[in-house]
Amino acid sequence: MSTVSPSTRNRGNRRAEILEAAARLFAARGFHGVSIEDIGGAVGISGPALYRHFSGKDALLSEMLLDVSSRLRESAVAVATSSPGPAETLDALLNVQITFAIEQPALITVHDRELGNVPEPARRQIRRLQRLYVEEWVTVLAELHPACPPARLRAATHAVFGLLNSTPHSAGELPAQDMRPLLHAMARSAIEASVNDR
Amino acid sequence: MSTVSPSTRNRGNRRAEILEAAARLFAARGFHGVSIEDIGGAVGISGPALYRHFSGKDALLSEMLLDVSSRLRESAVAVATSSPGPAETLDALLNVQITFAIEQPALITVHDRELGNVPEPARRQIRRLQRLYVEEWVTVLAELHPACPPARLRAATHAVFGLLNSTPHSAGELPAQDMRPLLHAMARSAIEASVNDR
DNA sequence: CTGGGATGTTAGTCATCATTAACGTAATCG
DNA sequence: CGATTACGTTAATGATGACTAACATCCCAG
Repeated sequence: MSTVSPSTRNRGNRRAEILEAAARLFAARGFHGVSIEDIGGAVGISGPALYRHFSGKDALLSEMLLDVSSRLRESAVAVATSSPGPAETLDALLNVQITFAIEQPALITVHDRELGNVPEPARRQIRRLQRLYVEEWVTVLAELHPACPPARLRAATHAVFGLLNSTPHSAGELPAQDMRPLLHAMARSAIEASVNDR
Repeated sequence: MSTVSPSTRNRGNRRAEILEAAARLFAARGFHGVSIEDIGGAVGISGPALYRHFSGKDALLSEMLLDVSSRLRESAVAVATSSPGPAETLDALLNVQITFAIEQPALITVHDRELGNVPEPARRQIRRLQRLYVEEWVTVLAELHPACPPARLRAATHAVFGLLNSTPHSAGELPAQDMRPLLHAMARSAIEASVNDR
């Protein structure tokens, strides 16, 4: 048996562990509904120990949202540049968002609820990344439907995000393996409808 | 006896005014991110004066959510019993939810975020009303698509709510007059897709 | 060894906040 | 009139919570 003390086991991934626990708690009770004690307790340390890893509660949230929006945006860019055409890009974008929504429901929830609690230096950057992510979608949709006004495409994109991000609400209704194609089909169909009958 | 005195009328107005302001604030900053002072300030009275109208912050939230979920549920029942057939009922249900989402974005937002902050007596009742509302949708969908398993219909219903409730996020993108048919078309199309290709 | 960095701990500190107390004031009603 | 009622106000009060201080412990490099 290998000697595994708590400190040794946790050394590398403490920050990640904290971020994950905090995401779960923030998603469930909201940023202000969660105390530093709560977050510490969720990872087996207590309260002020968090300040060894983050400069404060705000910084924790900032880092969490910056990370999410960066990852989403990067995935979108990667997918857009490596796809043969707009139809395939849209398909891949749907998969990116669906994967994220199913695998990280807490992060997705926090991501679209708690921006208002991020203090100003980071807030602007997160907003920028979110906007770039949306524009990635709008660009692809505009290629597929050049006649549709961009404002409409933007509204449709937000509506699709709402649809896909509803996963946390209907958790347990359906196994993830059924949820994935369901969401894909619904979103694709909704997008097509957004462009027609106008 | 049954006469409505001016004081009674005023009291009602004040209460409604407070509920509306509180909904706006809760939607923007979250239940715990809003103080009693904030709510009072928003209606021109200050802090503790709220206790002349509500027994506490929790009670205020409880009443707000009970009211919303009752109204949604009642509208759904009214629509379902007065429609000639399931297709028309679905159409009317879509209109109910869209109207609500567009006209009361703050209430809709609070309604699907803050249930966790409602204390237990009221919580159960709100959950019950929400469930009944969902079942109203699922029943209609089941009539239209008897072959589709109810769990799938329920998941699709939640996804459609997510789509329709995204309005607060994309506020300003599109005038309400364009938003309404857009949401209707997207939702209807998403529902049809949820039932096919299975 | 040994001294320092990384990581915890427990006990303050200082704000903020929900709630209550104690106290006006104006209208209503008997 | 006189008192109750409705509705506000400004000061406590008591909790809670973010953050800091002071103090261990463990591991590892010099």
